[in-house]
Amino acid sequence: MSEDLKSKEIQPTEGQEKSLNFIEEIIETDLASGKYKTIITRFPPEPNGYLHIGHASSICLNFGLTLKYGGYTNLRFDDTNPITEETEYVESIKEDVRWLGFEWKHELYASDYFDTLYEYAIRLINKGLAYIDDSASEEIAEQKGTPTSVGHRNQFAERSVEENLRLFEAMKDGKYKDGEKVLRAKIDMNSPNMLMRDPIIYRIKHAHHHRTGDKWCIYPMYDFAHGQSDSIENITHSICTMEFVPHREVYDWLIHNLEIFPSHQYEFARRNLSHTVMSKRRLLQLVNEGHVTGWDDPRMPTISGLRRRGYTPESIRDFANRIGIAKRENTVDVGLLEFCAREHLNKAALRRMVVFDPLKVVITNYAGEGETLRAENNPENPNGGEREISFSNELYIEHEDFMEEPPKKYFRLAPGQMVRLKYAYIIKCDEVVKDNAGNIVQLNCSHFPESRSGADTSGIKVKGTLHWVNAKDCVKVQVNEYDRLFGVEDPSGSEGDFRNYINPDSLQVDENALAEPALKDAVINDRFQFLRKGYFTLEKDSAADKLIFNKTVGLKDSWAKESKK
RNA sequence: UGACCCAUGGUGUAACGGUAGCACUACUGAUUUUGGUUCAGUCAGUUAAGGUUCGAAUCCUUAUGGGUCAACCA
Repeated sequence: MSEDLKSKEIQPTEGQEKSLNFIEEIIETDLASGKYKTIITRFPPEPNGYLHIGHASSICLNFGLTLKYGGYTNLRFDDTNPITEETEYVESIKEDVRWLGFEWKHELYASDYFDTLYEYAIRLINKGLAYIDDSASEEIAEQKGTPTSVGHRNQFAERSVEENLRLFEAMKDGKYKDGEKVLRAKIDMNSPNMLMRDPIIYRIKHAHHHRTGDKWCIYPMYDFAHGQSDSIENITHSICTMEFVPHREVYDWLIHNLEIFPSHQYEFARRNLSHTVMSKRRLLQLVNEGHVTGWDDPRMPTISGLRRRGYTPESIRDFANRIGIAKRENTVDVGLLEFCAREHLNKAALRRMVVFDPLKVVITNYAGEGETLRAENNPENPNGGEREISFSNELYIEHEDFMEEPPKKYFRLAPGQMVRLKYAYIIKCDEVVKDNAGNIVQLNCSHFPESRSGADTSGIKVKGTLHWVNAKDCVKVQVNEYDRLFGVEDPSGSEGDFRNYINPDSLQVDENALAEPALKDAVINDRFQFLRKGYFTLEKDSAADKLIFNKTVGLKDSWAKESKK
């Protein structure tokens, strides 16, 4: 990563007092009361998919809290289901967290605690608080009742401690087939909370686990693993999303009856982003059905996708801070994410000139062989330095920067109209050259020698400044312009299938763009602002003889709005 | 016809019984060798009805709206 990008954290609220979110308030209360001396949080992904922008929010929250209040954050993989979890995901998750700029204290796995968890289960059985149930899955579901009617226990709940102990051990020893028996906590079949109706806490799965291999054929359920893992790690504030609110009762019950360290669970509403989908199922569908090229397709809301798209960790952290956390349903406009990208990139990105749809310009009164001009790398950064660019009598400008019959307020080139070429001269369009089909193929212009940038004595004032490249040394590059993947705000909540709302123009490839030669030196993670176009980064599949750039986000374009009026 | 969670401008988030604020968006204008940036400004909000109180976005009740819960998923 270049030096420019290692800028300090963006402080949107610098100089003001930022009010606390509800979790920070809880933490400050706990710290003030002496309940805890130090704060420990955890980020607990299940390694069965790639992380997305919603996870980024959670990561920033959990790590941000311990950075702010002291303490540390663990990375704990919630790997209690061997069927769906893979090492590949573990690696991508670690890469994403690191890329976002956070360091975990311990890399842990729920599977690290399988022995302890097994002991905990025995502890529960000994207290008469857990039993082996031989019922089939459907029977158990049926006996649980419904949200509006209570459940009832079956005869297996009456088994003795000794029998339960013996059966549980047999379960562990692989004496039974998948689904033949389960271990259930004995809580309350009349509870209005379905999760309290004797939840299953251990099930049989003769499956290979990505870490413990074939050591176990019984695996704890989420409810019997998560809270205990928190407790084992002395997590003080266990933060999760709102759908786990009903689980808190189980979480607390288990901690209380196991008599272990009392971690506490706090819930916030997951952040939804407009114009995209976030569920693992839908994301997977997009990948599998080829609507995108992979999990890291630049149009995906995954962290790897955003990274490939050119988003910086700083911009994503800034985004997470700005949207904050709360308990209510929300849909954050993707426009805010884009704003955060521009905000950082404006300060960090090197300015370069690239013409996407070239139109040849010949400077008819330019006599010399050519000359070298100075161009600043970033007007927002005084230390950004300059580069040299070459000028000659043959240039290319953007086709859309010329109109034969311009509307009012069109500040660009038109017959008889003058514009400045950025870092160079003011030119005037004298003649339009067309081919037989009537297409404009060339502009003959004259320049004003005394109007050179930095030494302008011409006194001419122009309204427009254009980017351009020198025909003599420009390089052909490919540009991938990405737009929102979905045309509607909430594809999942809209009528019919979410795939109906896929934006057919979410990717526009331009293989014939012309770039100034400095771009030949671009490397991965470089960020550029292509003047008047937007922010771009080098695509990972780019090669020396075929440079490819991905558009991160466009510049604000008030002319686009104006011209639509 | 249950339980639980939630409700502040278009969006996100503050105000902790005492002036409804901030950011994004949108719109004006100024500056500008990027129609970018920057700067100044404008529009715009407490779901509803009762109650408590000198005073309610905040506390209470009810209604309404939204979300979650009946996986051997997490």
